[in-house]
Amino acid sequence: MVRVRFAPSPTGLLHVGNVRIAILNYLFAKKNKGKFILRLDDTDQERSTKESENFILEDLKWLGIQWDEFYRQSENISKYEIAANRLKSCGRIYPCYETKEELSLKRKIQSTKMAPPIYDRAALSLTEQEAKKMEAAGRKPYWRFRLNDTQVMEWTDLVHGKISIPLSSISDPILIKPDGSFVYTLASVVDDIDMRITHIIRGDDHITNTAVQMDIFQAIFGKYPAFAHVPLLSSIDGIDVSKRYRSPLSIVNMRNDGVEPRALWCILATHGTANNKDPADNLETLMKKLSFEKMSLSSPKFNPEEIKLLTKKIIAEKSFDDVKADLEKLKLKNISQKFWDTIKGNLYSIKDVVFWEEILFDKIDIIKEDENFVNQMLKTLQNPMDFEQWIKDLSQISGRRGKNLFHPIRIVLTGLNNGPELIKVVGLLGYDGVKLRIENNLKA
RNA sequence: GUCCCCAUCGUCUAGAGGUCUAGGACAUCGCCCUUUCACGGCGACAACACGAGUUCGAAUCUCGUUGGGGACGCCA
Repeated sequence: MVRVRFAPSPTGLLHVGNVRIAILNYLFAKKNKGKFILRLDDTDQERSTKESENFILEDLKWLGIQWDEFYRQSENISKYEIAANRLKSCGRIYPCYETKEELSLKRKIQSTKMAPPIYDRAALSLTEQEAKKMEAAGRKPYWRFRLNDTQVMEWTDLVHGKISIPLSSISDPILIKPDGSFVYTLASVVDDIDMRITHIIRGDDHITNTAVQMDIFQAIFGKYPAFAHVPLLSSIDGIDVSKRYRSPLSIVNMRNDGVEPRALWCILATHGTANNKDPADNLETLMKKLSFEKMSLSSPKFNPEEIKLLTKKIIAEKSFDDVKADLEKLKLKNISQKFWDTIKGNLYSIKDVVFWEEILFDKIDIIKEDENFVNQMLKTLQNPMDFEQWIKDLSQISGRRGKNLFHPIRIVLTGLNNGPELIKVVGLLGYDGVKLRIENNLKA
């Protein structure tokens, strides 16, 4: 049974990068008829916030990602204690006393010496007396995992294929902080074992972590799950894809901007693959298309404009019934089937409805048109009006055809260069509306 | 600096030694359709980072260079 987890830390907002990983995990679980587990990695009590947690849950619900199981790391601390004790008893973790300043100094020296920036394990050779002295001086120990530094960690990554990293090139990771709290590196492994995770699907930025965590997996469990490291989205035009706060690419932002969740699914599930981004794709087709093996290995540049474009296409396909509920939320007065059918092809976001409601029912920016022509518009106007007839008459009297004929009408009636089909616009404005706008244009 | 990963049109990519005058999709531009916006149809533009090697033959294999991304936290 496939079991995967999405494990965000509630220290900021979800963004396209995060959510892409969530979607990939979800799709993989569904494809294999497995379980999708949501786990909030909130071991860092100082940074984790309830507010951020709420945003994450709402974002996932908005996307339609349903989790089969839910956990918080802050509720699993007793399990980490058991694991830590086991590691202590077999000597795989050891106490250290260096301060952050001392460590950063060591790193600086190593850097100038061109030596690898690795903890020198000085604490390992501390005598019991020296350790006691430290503690007497008020220093509290924190604990490092002793990596098996003779080993070269090797695994067959679902995306990359063979990856190998010598553990000798990595620092012994700190697992327990001086206050006794546990660091993600340990907590995550313990939970993944406890939750019987079969596949860890995460970003490329975790590759080094994986080497470390595999060693920890081995130490406490004897085996480890399969890994898929997905190349990170890279930015285009200097927009930081993974900025945690106030990112223009945060999901909260997109929700508020009226982005279609399905646009996000189509793009994020297929970006970095040979699959085309098709607005018609649903969960089923995306599931079928998913293949880690076929995923490209270089980090794809991500262009947020694509979201807008796909959103537009998806909205244009929607029926009035599909959007009724969304439209009601916007609290507009003039919502009707006719109105929707008129404007639906011109929306980049469902919120653009507000704009078109104003244009079609309220007021426009008047752009002065050729007075002679506008007078002809008024003269040929009949009540009750017949659009086709009106255009015919107007064409005859003015000698205009095609764009020359329609564009000025569009300008007079909407104040815009483009928009919905004019026959529909006129249908909504009615005789009085059309007449009023023509007169206003003459007055201006 | 140390370690890891990567390199084909503007963007996402196909391509596993000859079928590549390098294919598709999005974007852009043009034409057609519609006496208008859009949709749709057709078409155009546009790429193998560089240098050596291996080979009869290299986008494809090897090495190097350059360039990009990531990791190196008492974050996750």
